Amino acid sequence: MTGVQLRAGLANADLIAVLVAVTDNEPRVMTLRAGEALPSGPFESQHRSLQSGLRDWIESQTGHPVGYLEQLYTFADRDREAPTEAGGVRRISIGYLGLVREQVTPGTGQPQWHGWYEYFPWEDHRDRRPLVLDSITDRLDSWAGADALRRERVDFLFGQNGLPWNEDLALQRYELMYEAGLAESPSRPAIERFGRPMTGDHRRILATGIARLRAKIKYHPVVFELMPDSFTLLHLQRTVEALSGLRLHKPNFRRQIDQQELVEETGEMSSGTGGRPAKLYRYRPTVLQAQALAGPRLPVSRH
Amino acid sequence: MTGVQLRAGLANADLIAVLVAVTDNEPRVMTLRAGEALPSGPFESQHRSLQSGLRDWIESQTGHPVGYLEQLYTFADRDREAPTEAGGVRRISIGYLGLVREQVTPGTGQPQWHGWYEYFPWEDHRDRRPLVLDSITDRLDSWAGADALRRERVDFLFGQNGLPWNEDLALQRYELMYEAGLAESPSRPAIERFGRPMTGDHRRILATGIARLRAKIKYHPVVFELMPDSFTLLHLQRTVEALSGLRLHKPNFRRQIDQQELVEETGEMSSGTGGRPAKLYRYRPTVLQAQALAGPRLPVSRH
DNA sequence: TCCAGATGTACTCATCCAGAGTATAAGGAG
DNA sequence: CTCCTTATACTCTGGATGAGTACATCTGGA
Repeated sequence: MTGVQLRAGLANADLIAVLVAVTDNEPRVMTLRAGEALPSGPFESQHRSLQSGLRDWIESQTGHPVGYLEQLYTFADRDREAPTEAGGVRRISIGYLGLVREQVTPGTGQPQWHGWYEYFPWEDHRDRRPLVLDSITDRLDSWAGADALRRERVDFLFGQNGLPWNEDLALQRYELMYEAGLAESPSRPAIERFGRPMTGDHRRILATGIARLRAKIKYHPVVFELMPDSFTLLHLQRTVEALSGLRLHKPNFRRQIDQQELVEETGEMSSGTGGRPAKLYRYRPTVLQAQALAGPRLPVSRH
Repeated sequence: MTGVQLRAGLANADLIAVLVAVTDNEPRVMTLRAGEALPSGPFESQHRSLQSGLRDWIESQTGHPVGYLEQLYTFADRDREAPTEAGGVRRISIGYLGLVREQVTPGTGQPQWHGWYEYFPWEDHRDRRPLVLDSITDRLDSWAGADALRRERVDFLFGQNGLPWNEDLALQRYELMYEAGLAESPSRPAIERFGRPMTGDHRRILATGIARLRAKIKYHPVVFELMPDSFTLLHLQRTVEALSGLRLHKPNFRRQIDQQELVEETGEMSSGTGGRPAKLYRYRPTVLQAQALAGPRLPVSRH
């Protein structure tokens, strides 16, 4: 590393996938070992890129094509697994986020889908502010003690003291809880109250995926990768709500959707689930929208 | 991979850093081998995380602390290096983006700083639309031929046919040029016109860093990591302009800065570089802002 | 049959912010 | 003293966003 010299290390490498679907207005992730682990697999394959290899594998597992696949993060800290195996070989995992269409049945094979709020119950604010949050902030407050910096972080991340709840901060919330000893730790009983645990750092990887997806749906039309071919606007809204863990304002949501011209009517109507039948829509992909959309802008001078 | 089984592969791994500084209103990257390569180094170290190991190394190389360090992407395609070494071992590199304070002298040692627009001359739109763009779009148009999809991509990425130039798409532009054979390729002479080449896929990695940084400065106050302790508002603006490759509207830029309350006056004035002396400001970091800022919002229902 | 409840759809209104332009203040150079 | 450059403070306008209201159209049950 000094100077020009390249000295490459050998590493133990694999892929880990956060595979998301939304069924019955509930976001779900594909898991193994009765919900304890995220699917992971070997690094080597005949494919040119990791991405295409992973894509193939997922399709063979779920029977559905992967609509969207994105590299999340590469996890390589020394203490990822509880007992680090001896020797200088570091274990690294490249995490991916994948979106698949809604599944009718969870599949007959090994992989199972679990609602992601089982792992992060405090992240679901659709009905009400979840009750667990009180226990959590209690614990965090005593962890913070007199440390002003810690207090500020807690307030900011968990929407205390008049600060708003920000759904994008899921990862940072989990990391803070981990730091404060509320997540994975030796003392089992108290833990179950704060969401279902997973092996190793899989829960952190899942949190990374959730945070990324929540941020992404705001400026990139990826939600449609989770929708069936035709859907009602409410169905679409419920899906976004499921992912973000928030309730949205219906008229405004509709206005946004149609002024972005992302969907078009199929001409059919839904066979009502209760009230008045709704128009069915389909996604209208465009090259332009597919790549980038809106987002905050710099105050560019035009001329 | 089938079922629960984990099968990990061994891989050849290293780190690659895109280290950015802004000097004299020019964004620069740290390079080795006379500007041909990005600095890269071994994977293994005694540090718990890659991040902290890399941080140490950079500080030893530049003599300055790294203000901001972020994982960029993990590059692992089979054809990264021209002649793939035989055997099943895939070469992977974890790319990082680092920001360091402005350098007075480029350093006496091996590493050199090069303006990043040497590598991407078509990305600098501060003075005028760069002239190279004409040659590029000519070549791309003939590459697209009658293919409507290709045409649309070219128009969108390069701001043709009335579409606006979008500075964030630097990576996608480079990838399109690569796909069309305008970037790295056997035929040297024509290439030099389209920016200085680098070894392997280093130029792509650099493009990734540029694109990420350009996107980031819009919703996260990372520019300040590139600024000296005190600075004028115009200096700050010039730095943002250097990174984004755009000219900004001065009054609006100032308005944005002060309504975000990111800076405070030091009380001193600049010893004028020409016109009226300007107030000096310093960055005012806050926990709140440090973590997340503004950004597009979902139409949340509040009550 | 008709009403209650649920859903779908179309408006209005106020506020805020971003893009754009203009005007004035305060220094240096000739 | 005048011109040039930079700094700083306003104004104006349009569009997007948050919030609320009104009305349409179905199902199911009293």
